[in-house]
Formats: sequence, C-alpha cells, structure tokens
Amino acid sequence: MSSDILAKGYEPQEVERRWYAYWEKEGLFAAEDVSDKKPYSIVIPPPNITGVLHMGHAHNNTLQDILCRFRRMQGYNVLWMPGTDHAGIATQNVVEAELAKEGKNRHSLGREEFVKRVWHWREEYGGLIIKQLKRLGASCDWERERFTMDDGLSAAVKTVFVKLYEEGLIYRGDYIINWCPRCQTALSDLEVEHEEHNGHLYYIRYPLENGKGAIVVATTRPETMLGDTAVAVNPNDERYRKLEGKIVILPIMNRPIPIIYDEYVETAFGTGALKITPAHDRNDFEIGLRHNLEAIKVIAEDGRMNDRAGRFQGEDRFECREHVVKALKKEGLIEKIERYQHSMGHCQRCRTTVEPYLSKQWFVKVKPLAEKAIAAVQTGSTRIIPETWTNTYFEWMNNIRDWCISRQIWWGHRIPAWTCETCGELIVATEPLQACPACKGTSLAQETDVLDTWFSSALWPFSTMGWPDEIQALKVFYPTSVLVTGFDILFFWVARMIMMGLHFMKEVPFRDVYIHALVRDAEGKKMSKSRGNVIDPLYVIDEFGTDAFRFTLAAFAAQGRDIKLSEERIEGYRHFINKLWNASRFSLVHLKDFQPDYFRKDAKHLSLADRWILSRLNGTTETVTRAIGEYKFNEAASALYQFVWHEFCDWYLEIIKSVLYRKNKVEAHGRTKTTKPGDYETTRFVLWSVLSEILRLLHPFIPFVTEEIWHKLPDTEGSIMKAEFPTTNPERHDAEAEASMELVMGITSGIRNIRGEMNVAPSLRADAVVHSPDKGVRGALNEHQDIIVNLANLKTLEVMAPGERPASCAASVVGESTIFVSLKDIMDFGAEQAHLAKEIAKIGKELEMVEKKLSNEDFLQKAPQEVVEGVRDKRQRLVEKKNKLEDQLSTVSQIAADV
RNA sequence: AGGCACGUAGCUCAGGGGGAGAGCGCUACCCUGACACGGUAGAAGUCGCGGGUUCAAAUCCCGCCGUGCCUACCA
Repeated sequence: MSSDILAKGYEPQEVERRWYAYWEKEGLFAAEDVSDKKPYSIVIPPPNITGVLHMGHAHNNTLQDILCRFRRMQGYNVLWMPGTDHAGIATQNVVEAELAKEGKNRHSLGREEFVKRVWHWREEYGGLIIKQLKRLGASCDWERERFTMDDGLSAAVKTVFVKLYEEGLIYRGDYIINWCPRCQTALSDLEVEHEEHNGHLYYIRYPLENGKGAIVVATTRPETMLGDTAVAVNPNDERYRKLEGKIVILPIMNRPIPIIYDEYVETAFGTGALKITPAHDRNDFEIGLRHNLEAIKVIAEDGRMNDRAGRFQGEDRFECREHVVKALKKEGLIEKIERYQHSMGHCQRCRTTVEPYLSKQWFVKVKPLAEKAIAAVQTGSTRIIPETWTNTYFEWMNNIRDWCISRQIWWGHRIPAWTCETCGELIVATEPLQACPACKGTSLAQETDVLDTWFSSALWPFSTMGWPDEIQALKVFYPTSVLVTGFDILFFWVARMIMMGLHFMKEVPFRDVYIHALVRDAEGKKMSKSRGNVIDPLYVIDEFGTDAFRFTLAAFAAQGRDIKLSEERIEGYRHFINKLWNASRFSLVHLKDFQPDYFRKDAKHLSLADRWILSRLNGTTETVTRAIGEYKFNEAASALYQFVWHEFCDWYLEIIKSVLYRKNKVEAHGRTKTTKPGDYETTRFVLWSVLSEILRLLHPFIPFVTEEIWHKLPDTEGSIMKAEFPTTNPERHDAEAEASMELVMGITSGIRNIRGEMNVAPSLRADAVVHSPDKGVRGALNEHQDIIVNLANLKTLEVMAPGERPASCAASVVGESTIFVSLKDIMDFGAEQAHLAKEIAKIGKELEMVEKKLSNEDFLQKAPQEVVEGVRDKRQRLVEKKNKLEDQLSTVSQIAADV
C-alpha cells in the first residue's frame, strides 16, 4: 500500500473488521503439517457451545493470541488449535429449558429426537462464541476447528474407553456417588461445590431393644434415618463398652438394628454414636462394607422419598426431614436440637443440593494414571507456571479418588458397552457387536449412560490432532508447547489431560502450563450475573476497540494476581492506542516519498538522538522478548508503553522535529540553524526503522491498529503478521549515547523545572547558562545545545566553566552542572529563595541517611567494597550539590537584601 | 480444620537485601503545526503490625492481624 496519511482519529470498528477478514482470506492463521520451521502449538481450552464470551475467555484467549502471533513472527510454524466443548449437562439444561417453554420435555420427545434437537441447537447457536473470539482477534487455525462430539473425537473417546476398560482402569460398580436430583444424574466430586450452610444438629434417641434405656445419635439429616441399618460407636469409647452385641429399635420404622464398633467414629463429636445409612452417606457406605450391613435407599432419583420410606413416601427429602423430626418429637425421641453450621454440596450446574447416593456407575481407577502424572511434573517434563500451583497440583493428585465418569443424561458420548439380555454378559467395544461372545445371543442392550464431558476434554490435545489415527499433525505438534488456562480447571481438565496424554501418547500433552489469574470487577469481586457486576467483553470492544482491551488485559496480567478490571482502566489504554496512532500519523507525514533502500547503504551519520533511540529500542526489544518468553505479559506491555510514549514520543519525536520541519521549509519557532547535509534523510531512515520495529513489537498485543499503520508505512509488503519480530542487535547498544542523552535530558528537564517553579510564561523564550566543571560535559552540551534550546524553549544557551554568576536568574543543580535561567524583569527573589531552600532540604535529608551509613564502622568493614564506594561517591555528589545550592541561595539572598 | 496467595502513593498495581517506582487520579500552567484521548512541571508513601537474621530489611525468617481463594469423610 502507499504511504497514505492516516485519518485524524483511529476508528477501531471498521479497521478491525477489515483486517480480520483479510487475515482469514490470506490464510495467515494456518499451520503447516509439513514445514522446515520449528513447531509451536497451543490447543485452545474449548469453550462450551452454550457459552457467550466473558472476561475469562477474553483474557485467556488474548494471552494465547499474544503467544501465537509472537512465535509466528519469530518464524515458528504455529498451530493454535481451536474448537468447542459439547458441555453435556449445561447444554442439555439449555435445550430442556427451551422445550419446557413449548410445554414439552425430553421424555415426551424420546432420546433420539432429543439428541437431534440438541444438534440443531448446536448448529444454530453453538458457533456464537467462535464468532466472538474472532472479534477478539484470535488467530486460531479455524480450518482445523474441532468439536468434542464430532466423529473423530468420538472415535478417540471410544478407543480410550475400551482400552482403559481392557486394562482394568475402567470398571463398573455400586458406590456412593454425588447425585443431582434435579439434573437426575451422577456427578464427579469436582462437579460438586461446597458451601457453608446454617443447619441443625439433631440428637435422636434410639431405644434399646431390651427396653433398658437408649443410645443417642447426632445427625444433620434426620430423614436418612429411615434407611439406617446400624449405630456405630468407637471401640475405645468407655461409655459404650457395655453395649456390645446389643440391638436398638430404629424409631418410626421399628426395625431392629445392631450397635457396631468402628474406629472411624469420633468419640468427641456429638454423642460419640453415629447412625449408619450406607445408601446415603459415603462414610456410612464404607463402614457398611466393613460390617456387612444392608444398604437401604430411602430417597428416589428425583429427591423424593421412595417406597422404603414408609409413610413418608412421595415427600421431598427436605419436607420429609421436618415430618420425621415432628414424628420423633411426638414420640419424645428428640433429645435436643442445636444450631450447626456445616458445608453442603451443590450441583455446579443448577445449585441443587447434591445427594450422596448409592448407585451403579462407571469409574476410572485414577491412582495408576495419577502417579505418572505426578512424576511428569516432578521431573519437569511439564512445567507449571507460576510454580506455586505445583503444590496445589501435587496436593490434589496425591489424594485423588476414583473418577465417576457415567452421567444419566442424553447429550454426550454414549458409553460403548452392551449387556447381553440373554446371559447378562457385559460387552465393551468400540463398535456394536452382532452377537454376544459368551452365549451368541443377539439381544444386546446398549448402556444408556453417557460420559462425563471432561472425559472427552481430557483427550483434547491429541484427539483434535487426529488420534487414534497416525496423523502428520500429531507428529509435528504433539506435545504442544504450552497450555494457557485458569486455575479453576486445573483439576477438571489439566490434570486429566496429563494423565490421558501420558497413558495414550506416552508423552506429556504440553511442555508448559501457564496458569493465569481471574478477571474480577473493580472491587475485586468475582464477576457474576447475579451480582450484576459483569463487564461484557463485546461491549468493551465496541466502546474502546479490541486493541485497547487486549493491551489492558496484558498490562494487568501479573503472575499470581487477579485482574481488577474497570472501564476506566481500559479507557486509559485506549489513550495509548491513540498515542501510537498519532505518533504514526506524524511520522508518516514526514516519511512521504521515503525510499529506505537508498539510505540503508548510507545511514551513517547518526545523530545523538538517533543513536539513543536505537539503543533504547534494542533494550526494549530484549525486555519484551524475554518477558513474553517467561509469560510475563505485564512486563512486556509496560516496557512497550514506556518506550513508545516516554522515549519515542516525548523525546525522540520532539527532538527530530527541528530537522524534519526545516527540510520541509517550515522554520521551527522561526529559527534557522544549520545542520549537516544528509541529516534529514538519516533522520527519516531512523524514524522509519524505529516505527517499523515498534509496530512489530506491539503487533502480538494490539494486532489491528499495528496492521493498519503497517500498510501505510513505506517499504512494507503484505501483512505485519508475516514480518519478522525484531531481534536484539549488540551493535545498536550504545552506552555512550544513552549517557549523553541522559545528560541532555537532565539539563532540559532542569531548565523546564526552573521555568515551572518560577512561573516563566511558556511562550517566553528565555536565556540560559550552564556552568559545568567537566570539559567533556561542556563539549557534549555544546554539541547538542540545539536539542536543549528547542525543548526547553530557550533563546540562547551558553555553556561554560564555572565562573561568575549571571545576573537576575534562578538556579538549579543537575549532576555537576549548575543551570541558570535568566529572568530579568520577572525575577522574583522570594520565589527563588523558596525554590532553592526546598531543593536544599531535599538533599539534606538524603545526605543525612548517607552520613549515618558511613559513620557505621560495621558497614565500612563488612559491606562489599563497591557498595561502600558507591555510598561515598553519593555523599560526595550530594555535598557538592548542596554546596552549590547554598551558594546560590546566599547570593540570591544577598541580591534580595540589596534590592 | 488444613493449605495457598495477597496487604507498597487517594485508586490499581510493578519491584523483591544496599538510591521507594509506574499507570490512573490530584494541583498549577499551556489549544506550540501528530495527539487536550495532548504537553510541561509539581504534591503525595514509618512498603499491614510485632519480633528475629544481617554491617544493611519494603525485600529473607517467625508470629499476629486483615483480605481473597482452594482443598476436607467429624456425622
């Protein structure tokens, strides 16, 4: 494109739409299955098809996109694998709600029709979040988009299931699981969320069979007593010694149940006697196994009492609780009721109180898999970053329990198992069989349960790449380079991927796991619909532009700290985008008709400012490259912010204006000053180079605006996505230039400071004098005095060895130099005295601390020599500065007195 | 109950044994030809509290307080 001048204001909407379409059309997101380039791969944490883009997605995917764009520009063959998750329970709930509005339910539809309906829903709405990710600028290889229920992934799921079953790592059995009576399905331990709840502890008297007294048990769930099959006490509990072998009569049910002895019972809790309901409590179940107790289910799948609950049949479990207590009270069997706070499990999807429930389910035997997964992190095959999460990972993995993977819903991967209706044989196979291998019977009933959604997610890193087939992509891109995710799914997903990856691929699924923080509201509260404090990413994008949004997320992404987001903060970074836009606009005006090839050969006579900005650019490139490599996105972002705004814009552009304008026949401030021939073109060359590299450094963070400007920049070809990410160049590092510029900037700021303090009108071009004892410093200042004159708005600047104090001026000390700004008619001696006194006081404080240090014998002896020397130097500098300021003060006071 | 993280300027946070930093906000002045979504200058912090290690602690260690989160089978 030609070097058009940029529009006055940056308009994100139009620019974003245009460039995203261009990137897609040009296939710039595509990974190569065969390539000489080094591979770099990331699999996206697949968002739920029911999801709409929220802040968590926005943050998560922005970071991934930064990594992918960065590596692509560095020349890697990047695969960012996208896709979505079928989200079993969540999606089923959504479609069921839709049906309910039509007065239907899934049972009236039947399984097959219902599943069809969900697929329809998915076709219609399931792609929404993908569209939203595109607005975020996500550079996924969309050609490869996968879905956890598509054919390939379903094949992977079946293969894994069958293999694990054959290896004895999947089994079916009757155990206590978490049951959601509303969703009517089993849940894994992880899908249950515990919350503190104000309940009661009921003390219930169970009379002894022999009529001689009773034993009192304490429980929070009286309704489960209907299914009690024992009362347990601790064998070491003196109080209950003599009850050995005794029988109690279970109230209401009038069922004789034994008193048993089990170490599990805590003597200190309640009465030290525990009612045992093996069918409705995990621990009771285990005690029941040890003592061969019957397990009586009294609650049905819908949370209502069943036929084993006697006269309470049909009542809701909580309603039943009240009625049981009432009945017990009536019989005088309630000893007391205490208020009691305890935690209760809730269904992650619908918040219903979860019921511990005895039922036949499928489980994964996790221990053997977990051991290898622990080792992988211990040995560093996979690194978890920040490291602090490894503790959490180990903690969980060491205490892991078997994973209940069967769900009694219809939307999901149906378990590939059949039961022979003739002989009862259980058959597990990837494809349906014609006949039972045991009895040759042909009446085979497929398992109706589906798998936990996370079962298919666990295979994501290799199932998306074509496994179990031997696919080229798998060879190139597995293991993936990094997984970027929030800690909330460390166990659900990350740990399980590591286990499955190791088991089936014999290799970890990712080298790094980068765990990022949560996005919260401005007060640090979790964003939630019910709180009403959510900020919609799409609103933010519309309002401020994607780039401002992305840069904000990156700038706040400090490791280990949550992001508190507010519109105000995003607005701040919109200003940065605008600043870049305008700096580019300025640059492009002056790069009109610029032909870099000519100057590339001849770019020799670099000015101080040129050498300085190139050196600083080099340092910034180094910082940014290192920081992204270490996942320190905030460091990279703030280094760029600092460089672009405060070095490039504030100083470099301001300095080169005099060169650029003169050549344009514009006399800056009406002054003309000769510069060496070729300066103009050299400056343009440096300006062009620096801007070009700034755009490339920023592109991973703010892809749209950088692409837009890139196409206006002379001598660029095609997309900035294909441009090389800047590399550091030792030749550009120029300590001397940085030192000289620091001197020049220091003197400039010093003069500006005096002007500000002494209320010199900004329009007034003042005269200034610098006294400097160092010949080198004088030389440098003389050489670059045009910079100071322009930026401090001076008429004249005189640099000389310390000598007589110029008349009617305010003074300040910078380094070894003393600066004088002539004030003539506007000299205010009182103000100058105050100004100097303030400076002296500041130095005095610093000096005091330094003196204290140097008077400490231990410090002088024990501290490293260079530290001691450093402090001595500092004292020297402070003393000199103080003396100079005091001289000035006494002179000014003298003059003030004379006047 | 156990574990983890955090407490630094009014706000949001970097930093992490020897000179307290940034952004926003605030104050003053300035519509100077890229940008008022801007410029220049300025004010502002016993780095949560107490102890310890050290010549030296915001920084390392211990305790406490506060905040947030995670894990847990005391009914």
